[in-house]
Amino acid sequence: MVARSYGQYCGVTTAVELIGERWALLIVRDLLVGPRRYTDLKQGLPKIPTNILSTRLKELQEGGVVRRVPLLNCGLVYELTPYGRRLEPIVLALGRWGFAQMGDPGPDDVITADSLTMALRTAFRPDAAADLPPADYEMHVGDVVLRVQVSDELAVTQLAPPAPPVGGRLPSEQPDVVFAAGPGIRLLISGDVTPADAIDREIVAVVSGDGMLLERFAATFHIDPAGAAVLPA
Amino acid sequence: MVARSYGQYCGVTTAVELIGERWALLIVRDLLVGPRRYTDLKQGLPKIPTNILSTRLKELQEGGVVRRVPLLNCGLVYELTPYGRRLEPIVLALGRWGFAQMGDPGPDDVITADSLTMALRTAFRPDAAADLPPADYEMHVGDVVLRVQVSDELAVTQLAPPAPPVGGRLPSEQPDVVFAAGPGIRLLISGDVTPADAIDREIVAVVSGDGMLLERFAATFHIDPAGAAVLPA
DNA sequence: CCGGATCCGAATCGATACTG
DNA sequence: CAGTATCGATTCGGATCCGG
Repeated sequence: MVARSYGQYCGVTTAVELIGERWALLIVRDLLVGPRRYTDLKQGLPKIPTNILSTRLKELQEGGVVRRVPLLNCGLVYELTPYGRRLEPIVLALGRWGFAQMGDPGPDDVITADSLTMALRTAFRPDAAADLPPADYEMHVGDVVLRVQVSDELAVTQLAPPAPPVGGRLPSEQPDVVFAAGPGIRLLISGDVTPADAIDREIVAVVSGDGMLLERFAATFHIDPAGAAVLPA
Repeated sequence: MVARSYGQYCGVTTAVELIGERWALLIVRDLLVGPRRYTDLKQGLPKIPTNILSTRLKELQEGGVVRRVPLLNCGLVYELTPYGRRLEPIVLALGRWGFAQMGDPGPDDVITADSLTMALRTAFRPDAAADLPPADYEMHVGDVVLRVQVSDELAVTQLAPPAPPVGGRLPSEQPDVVFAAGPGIRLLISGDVTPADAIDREIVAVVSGDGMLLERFAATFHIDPAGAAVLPA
């Protein structure tokens, strides 16, 4: 199972032979969030054929990008090797680059927990976060619920969508604000709409907590699409 | 001719739909060196089928990455749009990442002028160059001849391989050193061999000029295979 | 020579079904 | 849960051909 060669002796070519096959970089994207089981990956990439996932994981292992780690009595997970983890800045930069060209979602497009987590990492501005007080958000997008905790660092945790634990949460565990968003949240990230506008236009809806914190959110997570090519009609 | 969708609403996914198809990023790599005609691209990517090159160029145009520019009475060239040019740090980072995994060249692997030029940009260390006196190299690798001029900036020019102009060059046009190298030059870039070793082991051969300048070359062009993939902000 | 378009066999991908 | 097996649909690769 040798990768089809491009016939060139070059670092870029080598890289593309390692992670350039269809679906490979999206597998890497999800593994950058954390180790994942086969089934998790399949769920996070709903349209990937199972045989392709299987093949890619083998190729990525051969390439030294991914490692297969058995768990005690608990199945196994795939995780990035240190070499694979060095792709993080590249994947984030690609996410930033692609963001500028994102239009509206297609009718069948989904937003997954891992892709949204990486999108937040893509948009995170540590310098802005350092100048602002810490904040603790709970973000709902489609079926995905993320707890986004910002201090100097960014910590994103995936929460189970269903009912909160009976008895409610302790105050110290409560996020400062809970909000729900649609795909239009892209416009908040790009700065095309202000948080106030976003609420007016129902791009985001504050479920509970202090809605003013959306200002802080927009300052902390931002991608400037400047320089994006306008597609010819 | 719509790109096969991955079914996700995500920046990384969008990016991969734009430049993730086979050969696409190598076309971008060559266009990062400069505008190229269809025939130049075909020569620089010897193994690309002509129909694939044609298809990719159309897709890259649709994606706003590449632009088709007619020249006055001289055919036409393809060039990156400003948006496409924003891929440069990503392609360089990928080259650095792939470099760490490069083994020996396959029997049919070639080194092209554009890929070598990008490899030099990949390995270029501006901070090291700033601390050293300017240098002017002429580098032969296979059939490729590059003039590599380092001051604060890096300038690489492709030279015609055949006979030098009759009467020789003027002294002011002469490079400080002319050297020939094989694929083993990778070991010089990675620091696995010293310049002196490289000469001893016939990885490089000094054709004319001051061979000691290879020390400066090795200090200016370096990729640490263990180093983090550094993406400039 | 430049800038492709066309045709066709080979390899890959995608969807579904099936298994230890 | 973690994949294999199968098979039609698509794409890729190699070669040829064509108008300027």
